[in-house]
Amino acid sequence: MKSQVIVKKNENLSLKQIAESGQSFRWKEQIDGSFIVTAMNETVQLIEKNNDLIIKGTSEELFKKKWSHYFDLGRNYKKVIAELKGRDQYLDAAIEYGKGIRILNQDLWEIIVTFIISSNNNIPRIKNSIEMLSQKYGSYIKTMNGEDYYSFPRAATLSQVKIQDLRACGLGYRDKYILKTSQMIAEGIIDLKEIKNMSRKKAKKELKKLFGVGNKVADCILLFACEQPAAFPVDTWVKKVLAEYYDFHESKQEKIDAFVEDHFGEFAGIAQQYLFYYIRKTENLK
DNA sequence: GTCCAGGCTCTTT
DNA sequence: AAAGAGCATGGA
Repeated sequence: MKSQVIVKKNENLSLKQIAESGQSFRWKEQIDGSFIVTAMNETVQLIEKNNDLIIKGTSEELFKKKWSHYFDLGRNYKKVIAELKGRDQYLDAAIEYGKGIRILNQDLWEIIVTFIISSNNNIPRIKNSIEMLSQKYGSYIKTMNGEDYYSFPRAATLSQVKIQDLRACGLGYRDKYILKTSQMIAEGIIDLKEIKNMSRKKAKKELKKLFGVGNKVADCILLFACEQPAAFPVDTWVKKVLAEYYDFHESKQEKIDAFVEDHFGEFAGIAQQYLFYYIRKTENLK
């Protein structure tokens, strides 16, 4: 069965920029520049052609149900950018440079695990760990371009895995975080459905009860999986941006929150993605 | 060999 | 409340 969906897009959707923006670790670039993406128990191929986004391997119905939301197509990024522009020169430059970035709406459980793994870690290694977890504990979905793709494993599955088997996925000392957090979710100690309905502040407090989730990871979870565009993750890169370009050196969360809300406003998290992408691109070149 | 990576937990002040 | 140590692992 062959099926695909074609969507009209504008400059505020660049597959390459989204893939390099560090929010998803399961986008695999192909030789022809397309991307094979696994999310929500599906695997699709994404192709950008002029003003079209082609999604191969899904149906019109599944597009409406899942992928449209995944790509945040309900949000007008022109309006977001208009709201963010003119606040300062550095952000303006970052937006101009990374205007094809969008915030993907990803699966909450997958994002929790992914960003626990991300702590004090590097991107290639994060990708590798998630790939191994999926291959070993996910379900086979399909083969595309000669490669097999697997869904992200469920909490109930991971909660039963032996700690040394998790360690074998390259998680390092984070193995115990993943195991304990899986158990907390599987046992219903933390209810993920409830978190999505909470205020940002309350949801963050709840998320931080999970082993391995601190301020930064909680903000990533809120931004990438809970539709909280004001959540502003502060990692080593953003810290550098704040210090060097905003002359902001506080480390207390309370002070950071106040500064971020005042300076970036309701779409602070989206601004953060532009800043993160820009600083890494201009200073790292990796 | 040392340093660092989308930090966190635990301990000590 | 705030600051510091320790943490797995691979790549630069």
